[in-house]
Amino acid sequence: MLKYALLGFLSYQSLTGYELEQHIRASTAHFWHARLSQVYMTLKELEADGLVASVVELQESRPDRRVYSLTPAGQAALHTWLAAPLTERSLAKDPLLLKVFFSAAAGKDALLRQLRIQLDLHRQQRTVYSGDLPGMAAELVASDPKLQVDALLWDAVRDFGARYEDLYVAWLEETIQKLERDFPATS
Amino acid sequence: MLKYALLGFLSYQSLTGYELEQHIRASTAHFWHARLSQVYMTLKELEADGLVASVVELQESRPDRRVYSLTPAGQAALHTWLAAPLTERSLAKDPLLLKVFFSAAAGKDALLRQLRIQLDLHRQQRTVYSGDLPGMAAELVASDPKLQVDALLWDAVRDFGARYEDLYVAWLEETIQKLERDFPATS
DNA sequence: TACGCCATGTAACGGGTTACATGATTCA
DNA sequence: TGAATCATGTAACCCGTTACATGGCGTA
Repeated sequence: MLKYALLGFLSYQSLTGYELEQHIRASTAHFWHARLSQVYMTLKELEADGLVASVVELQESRPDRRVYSLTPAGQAALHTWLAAPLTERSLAKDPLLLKVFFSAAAGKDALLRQLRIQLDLHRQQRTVYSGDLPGMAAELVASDPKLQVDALLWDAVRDFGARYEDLYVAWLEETIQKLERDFPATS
Repeated sequence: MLKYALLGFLSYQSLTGYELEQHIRASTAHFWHARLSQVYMTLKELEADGLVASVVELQESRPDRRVYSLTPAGQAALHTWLAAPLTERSLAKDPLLLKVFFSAAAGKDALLRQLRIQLDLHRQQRTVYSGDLPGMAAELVASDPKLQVDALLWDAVRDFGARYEDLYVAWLEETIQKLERDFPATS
């Protein structure tokens, strides 16, 4: 799956592994992420499959860069993937919810501590979406009007992320309240 | 992580691998799932680590069952895990959002087809939560009042799932409308 | 002086999926 | 007659994480 994310970014411009990881972190991280080491490995596999090609750019006073670009075969693979319909829901895995599910045995205090930490984290993440991300897309469109549709989709996906954090924050707040009221104090 | 889910279920009662998979499917599937084969493998590892123990029950006219139960060491491992606070957000991976992100090149029709399929799936999933799941928890509590707190948490987690599907459905509906309006027809 | 950024990678390991293999019973 | 349920497992593979290894430049 990461393969396609990389092909997707490379369909806009040629990039190094390092830059690809930064793009991921800046835009898709809330629904798809990867470690740098995995990005490098995956690029190597893509090149072995002929879907990308690389050129080394020598730099003085900085490490050399290996710049990857999409081959015609890569372009084709990307389009094939985009055209193939997903006929199932995406299945989520959330360690926090798993833990909460079994936390009756953990005791009231431990569970509430847990949830308050998460509340902090999700409140923080929510601000990421209200920041200048919408503006970033707008700028790109201004610089290249061909990207108008692309920006529309980037925005839609970013909006999903914002709503997801809203949901998470609201659920945590309400669950904390409910537990303060109804979870008997650990004796 | 699946390890702890299994320990968690076994802390209520002894179960076979087959039954454990059914429990997962019935209660935690929307935030943690596993294939049967993985359940069997993981149980074997847990037994090797001394966290569970198994007894074979011979059955006539049905395959024999291997029934697993929690050992004291398993109980301890579960409690240690429950007590350890999660200090990071759970990171999501959603293939649909990834695809949407890059779908400008896919064309209006292909994308809308895609989103409508997902809308069906998520509307269907939403009905799962409005079904008799809350009742199920209530019944268990009636049969054993000690499980009152447990049921409270099961309910909270189920509620998260319901809200998540609500969010997904709303986002899909609005995104489809937006695209019908603003995505120029593929020529 | 030490931390963060730029920039690349390898190796060991862990977790999870898919496919394969078996076989009786019950219900439509 | 064929599909679903009960019931167990193995083997190959794939994807991803963690830890290791290197090293110069800019800045606080």
